[in-house]
Amino acid sequence: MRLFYMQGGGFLKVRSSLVQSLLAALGLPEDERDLVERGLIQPPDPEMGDIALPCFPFASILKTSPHNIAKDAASKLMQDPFIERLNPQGPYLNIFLKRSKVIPVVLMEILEQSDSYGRQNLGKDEVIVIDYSHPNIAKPFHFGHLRSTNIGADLARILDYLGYRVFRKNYIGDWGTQFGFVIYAWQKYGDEKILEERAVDYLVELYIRANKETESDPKIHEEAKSLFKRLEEGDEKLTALWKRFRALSIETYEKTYARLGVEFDSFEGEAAISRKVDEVISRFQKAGVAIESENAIVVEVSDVLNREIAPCMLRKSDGSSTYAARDCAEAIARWEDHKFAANMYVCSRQEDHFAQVFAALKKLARAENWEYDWSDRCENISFGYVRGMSTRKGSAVWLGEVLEEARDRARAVRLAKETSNPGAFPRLTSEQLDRISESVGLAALLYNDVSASRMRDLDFDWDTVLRFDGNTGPYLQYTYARIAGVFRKAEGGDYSEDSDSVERADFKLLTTEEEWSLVLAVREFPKAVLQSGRKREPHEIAGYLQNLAMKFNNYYGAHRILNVEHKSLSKARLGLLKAVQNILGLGMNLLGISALDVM
RNA sequence: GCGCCCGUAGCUCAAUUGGAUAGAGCACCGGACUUCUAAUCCGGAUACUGCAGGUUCGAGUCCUGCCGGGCGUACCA
Repeated sequence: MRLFYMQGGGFLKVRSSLVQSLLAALGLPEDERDLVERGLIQPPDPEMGDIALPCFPFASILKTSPHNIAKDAASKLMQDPFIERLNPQGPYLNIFLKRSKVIPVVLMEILEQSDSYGRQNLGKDEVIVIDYSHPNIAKPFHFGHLRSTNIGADLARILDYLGYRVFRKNYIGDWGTQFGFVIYAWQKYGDEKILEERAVDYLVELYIRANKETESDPKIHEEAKSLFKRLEEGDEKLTALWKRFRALSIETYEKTYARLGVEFDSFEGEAAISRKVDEVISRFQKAGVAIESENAIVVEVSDVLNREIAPCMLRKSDGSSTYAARDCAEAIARWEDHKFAANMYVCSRQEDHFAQVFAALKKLARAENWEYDWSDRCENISFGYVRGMSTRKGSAVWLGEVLEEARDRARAVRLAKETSNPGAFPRLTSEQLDRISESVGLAALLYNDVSASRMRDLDFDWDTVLRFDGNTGPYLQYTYARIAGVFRKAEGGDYSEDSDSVERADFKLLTTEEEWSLVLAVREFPKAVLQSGRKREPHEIAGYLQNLAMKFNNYYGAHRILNVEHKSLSKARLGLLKAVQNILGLGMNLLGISALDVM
């Protein structure tokens, strides 16, 4: 953790200098570095200072009052090159930074490091396995699945940025009784032509149809179960059918993923692991962890979890294995393959299930006396429920549908703006309009998912999900495109030279409050990424970017960039814009939102 | 019954993990485009942070008990 602050660069020059000076001024040993580092906050009012250190935590160490600590440290702190003035207020040590010194240093860091600004080595190249999206073949890929897919993809990118080697796993639901239903309906109604045309959508229909029939004829349930059993036993014809269904489904999913900009390293799902399940179950039994109960094989976990909870069932009374057993086997395989620093399941509403699985593994670890109990590294990244989309009532909104609607609305908005405000927007070819509409619509959707912290429930509502102004993805895109527009103008005008050599600008010329506030904001980016990764919370980045974009638009409205009194001032402002644009682009990229030069 | 999550402005959400005067966006009202993209900006009103206790220098945040909502509760995955 300390490593990344020390590795030069980063937020880094200013911050590490400051922390060093503070340690000395407070008379604290190097060990307390983290306490100081993490204690730094932004004062509620910029009038108070640029950075503040509440001194309460040091009172017990230094054996004097926070008030005295702040006052005392203030008198010893002047020698830091980045400090302008100190303003101790009671227990708070408020610091005003020397803007003329800080601004060039911060902006140069960003411009030099560009694409890698904020990249950190928190992970030290350790592996994180992250399991997300995991659609259930034969069940519809509806809007609700977007959350797991999106949150998982975001976290994967964020953790990668923090220096982990991320293994993206799409543990698809390609095994289980639902296949019995699909096969049953296929044998009864299957139509080759429709299958080729509509692929997975058709399989879903078959599944729903078989399910409906079960309501009036319970025998179908038995039929489906026995079909699945035959599949499990390796029936050749059924296996061939299953392989085909699976391949078709993955093909369809991959199209959707490509559209969303989401990637995976593996699509191996439940079917792949099911071969190892029996072995794992007997391992649980041999270790004395799993017991027989009501003809089933279960692991009692209420003792580990210290609460009343159903046991983790590994085998049902009819002899077939459960998905909990598959998850146990899968986790074991993941550890053997990756020796992960974390094994994450981005999955909603299954807290009990994962608690059971992790606890069962913990019991196995104890019984078998593992050298390292990695069950502690398994995490369920849960998230809120998307309301208003129950599959059973048939009111599910399919993801594809939402994507189309998003694109169409984005296009309509753009066209309306053009007519109400002619000349204000760049002309677009129809290809550009298509591409941009797709991208803006997607940005609205993806951003909506992370616009609140992940545990919050969301109501599905077209007008909420597809908003384009205010706290939205398109707002970020718009801000980025505005900056790109300025650079286009600069290159076309008297600034062609200046716009590609902004790093040689004289940043001391940036003296307005808005510029200072922007510099303070861009500097917080690495911290936001770090927090976001630690909390497994993409929303953290969304909130940060929103704030940055708001500060920029405020600046943009208050000051001109080009054609100001002195050309050198324009050049310095272009440098600031480049830095802001760079950060916006990096952050949007982490959220899977494309940065557009024109919109 | 038990477990997990959520409760903050009319609505949707923040609040640097226990820090100073609880902030944004939508909606509403009033302003700003012959010069860098008005999907924008500026100004205005709106809060007993569900309720009651407790912990301490300090609580929206932590602990306890209620109230309201969501989800789950061994043979569906």
